[in-house]
Amino acid sequence: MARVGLTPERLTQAGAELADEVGFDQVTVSALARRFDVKVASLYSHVKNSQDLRTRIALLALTELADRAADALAGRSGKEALAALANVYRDYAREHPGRYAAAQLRLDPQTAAASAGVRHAQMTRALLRGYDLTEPDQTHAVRLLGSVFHGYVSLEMGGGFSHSAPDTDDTWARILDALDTLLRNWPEPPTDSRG
Amino acid sequence: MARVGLTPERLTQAGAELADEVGFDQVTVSALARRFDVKVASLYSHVKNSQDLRTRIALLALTELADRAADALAGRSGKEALAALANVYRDYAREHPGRYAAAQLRLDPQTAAASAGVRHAQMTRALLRGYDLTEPDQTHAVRLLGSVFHGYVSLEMGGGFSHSAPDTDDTWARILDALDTLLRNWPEPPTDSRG
DNA sequence: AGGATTTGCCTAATACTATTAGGCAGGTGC
DNA sequence: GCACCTGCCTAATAGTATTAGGCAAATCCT
Repeated sequence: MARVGLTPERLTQAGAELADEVGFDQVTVSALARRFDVKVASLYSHVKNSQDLRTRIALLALTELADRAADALAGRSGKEALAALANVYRDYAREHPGRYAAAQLRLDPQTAAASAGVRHAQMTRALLRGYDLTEPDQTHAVRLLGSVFHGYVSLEMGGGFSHSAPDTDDTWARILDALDTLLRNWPEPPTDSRG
Repeated sequence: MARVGLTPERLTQAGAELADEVGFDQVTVSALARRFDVKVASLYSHVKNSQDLRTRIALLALTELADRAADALAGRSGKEALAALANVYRDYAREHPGRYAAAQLRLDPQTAAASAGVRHAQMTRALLRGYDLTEPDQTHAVRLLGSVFHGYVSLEMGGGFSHSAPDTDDTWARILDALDTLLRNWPEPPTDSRG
């Protein structure tokens, strides 16, 4: 019987491609075995189970995304860096919808801590050094940016903005403008005027 | 054989409860049948299939969410309305994580158009009337708010903010402040200074 | 009330996915 | 050239999804 040369890495890679083609939630051990023209049970020597496979794909996606982000941020600052980072997420999600979905997989704390997820937070913090924020406002801003990037990408890909003008590219550009303005003029907490 | 009195509505309701308990992606026809102490096949007289069941749960969630939002917005405007609407999403997601996940289910265009999803957009627009935005900026702002609300809630629930101080309630409050400021001073598109 | 009809849940059958246990052959090391 | 180990296989079990057809309970009609 021909040995195909399965490895965890090849399975993860192929699983990521499969995810992009049919959706992350359709990534199944069976489908992956079919893709290698191999019996399903054969995969279990290389990945622990279905959950393990999905986790590996998620970690791959997080790493790819972090690599792209690092690349995009190199040599940029301020609004340029903001837009570059934002576009990394948006473009990656468009090119690799299944991987992007995988990156959203909830990881257990230890796996998450060892993942490229931490690089994402670090890079967002690095980007914010171009603005004048100190703790805890910097953390608030990290969370805001994460929310906007993820929320926008996820709604846009889910078709949430589809039916209406104006173009989503316009909106995206204006949102980046708005975020830049906001970060340059980060508001103090208002005193409650109702006193 | 005792007739349990299955209806699409009861199945949908029970499916929503099940989703909140075990997660929307664990909502299965079999689990639902177990919950009614009924054979799996019996459900197929009431819902077309698994996808249909999930869609019904999604529509229920969208409706509940829209009802809460309408209630929260009544009699409020400006920042108070903004915070009220935002908190509806966040609180609903916390109380009903499975339903909230269901509300994110991608619906086909016709179903989406007939769903309570449109009310959400309308209410966000209504809220924005308290700020001074005209088209197309209003649409941009609708999309921004949707992105922030969904993104924040989704990251917070996914544990994305878990490990670190400051408290996520603080961040949430500051983000609402920031959005209010931003909407009251919505920036023009900057002219490209690179000429 | 009692028969006819509809309706609701059931049994049975098929198919796909996930997972484990154990077998055999092909490549590797001496 | 032999032994071993590794990699993919067969076989078996279990859970989920879905369809077809049956029987009894509820409903309707007189």
